[in-house]
Amino acid sequence: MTKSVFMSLAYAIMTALTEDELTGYELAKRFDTSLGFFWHASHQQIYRELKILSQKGWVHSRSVAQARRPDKTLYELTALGLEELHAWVESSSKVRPAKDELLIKLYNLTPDNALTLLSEVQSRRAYIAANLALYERIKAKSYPIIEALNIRARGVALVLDAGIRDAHNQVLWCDQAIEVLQSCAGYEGDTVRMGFRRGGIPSNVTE
Amino acid sequence: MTKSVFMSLAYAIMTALTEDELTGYELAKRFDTSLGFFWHASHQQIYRELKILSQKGWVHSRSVAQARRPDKTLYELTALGLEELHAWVESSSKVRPAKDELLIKLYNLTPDNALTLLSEVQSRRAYIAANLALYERIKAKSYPIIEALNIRARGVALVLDAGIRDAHNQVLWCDQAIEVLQSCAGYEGDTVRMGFRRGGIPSNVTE
DNA sequence: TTCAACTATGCAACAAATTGCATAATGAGT
DNA sequence: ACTCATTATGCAATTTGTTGCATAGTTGAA
Repeated sequence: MTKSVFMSLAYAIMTALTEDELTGYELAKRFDTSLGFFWHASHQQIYRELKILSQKGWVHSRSVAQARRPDKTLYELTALGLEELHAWVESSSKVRPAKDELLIKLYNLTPDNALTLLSEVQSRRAYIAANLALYERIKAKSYPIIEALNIRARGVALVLDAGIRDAHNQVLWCDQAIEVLQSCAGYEGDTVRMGFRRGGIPSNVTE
Repeated sequence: MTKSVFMSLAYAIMTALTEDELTGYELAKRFDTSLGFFWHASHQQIYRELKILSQKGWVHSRSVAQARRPDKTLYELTALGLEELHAWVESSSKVRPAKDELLIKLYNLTPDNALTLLSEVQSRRAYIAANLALYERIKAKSYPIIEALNIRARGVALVLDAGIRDAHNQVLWCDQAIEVLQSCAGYEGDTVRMGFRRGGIPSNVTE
């Protein structure tokens, strides 16, 4: 019973199952939309995890025959699973700093790659802006004013707000980055071309 | 040569090595501070990756004997490694949505756990606020005005700004969440206690 | 009618990340 | 004298995440 306390995917799945009895496929779709905006998982990950959760008795599966289609398997949360979920919710969380390739790439900004990075940032902006619009549509539709919601829905609304704020913020950052990169791209200037070592955030600034 | 294109850690390490010749240990520390604010990695990950990078000839190591301490191994980027790094910077990046346990936990908000979640959010706030203060100190010290910097430093400044914006934003969200959670905690109200199924962000809102 | 997209599930291999453990020395503080 | 933090490196086991592949039926559009 190593109880790694970590397997957040398991709990994300169980969270989705508190709302509905779902198939692996439907879960995978949900992880591509709603929940998945904040926690992505592929269908293989989900099927594997469901099998493990079944073995633990945290979810229960039943097979449903379908008219001229392969059977589908519906999963529902068990009482034990719900207990585990509740316990996990009360446990303390780790912060995993977001990992973003693009930021590392920006560390390596030079006049040569400024244009490439510019278009990267531009498509990032478009992607995030589309997400933002979607979140806001969902909010307007289902969570317009937080005070009017029941407790559980308030939690979801807070999550959604986190997404909205973050997307909004990222769009603003992209705009700033675009400006800076444009200025770099047009730059034929007298910057040291190869010999500028030692940039980077100084590691000694800790106090 | 599957060239998975993905191994971002390798490139993060090489990025750090463009600035200095470093030991694995120093790299690990750097991944705990500067670069690591945006891309965390443990020392084991780093040592393993360095070995791989050595085998590929992307970094070169030399052993340095120390007075009555175990030898240390310094790593520097090779010309080949630098080339690879440049090529990677020009390649297109994936967005991995940040995974945050706390958000999943909030999906499961109930009157019972509101107080626990409240204190989780409060410590999150403290943690982020401390980061924010640190970023701002670094910015004030080394990157006060972006236009005055050389190209490469502008890239780093953009990364730093992303961190600052994000931290700032998260602090604001925490404040909002704290308010909401406080209102939920005091809530003895008439919310349905067990039977409220079907909350969640609707998965069908896609268009 | 053929082709693409969607529903529905799953194996196998691989890559990346985490956790725990282990070693070995130094220097500073109590 | 003892403990604790720091420097410095690394193995092994496990968990997580990704990629590619395979199967098999349905629906709608060109």
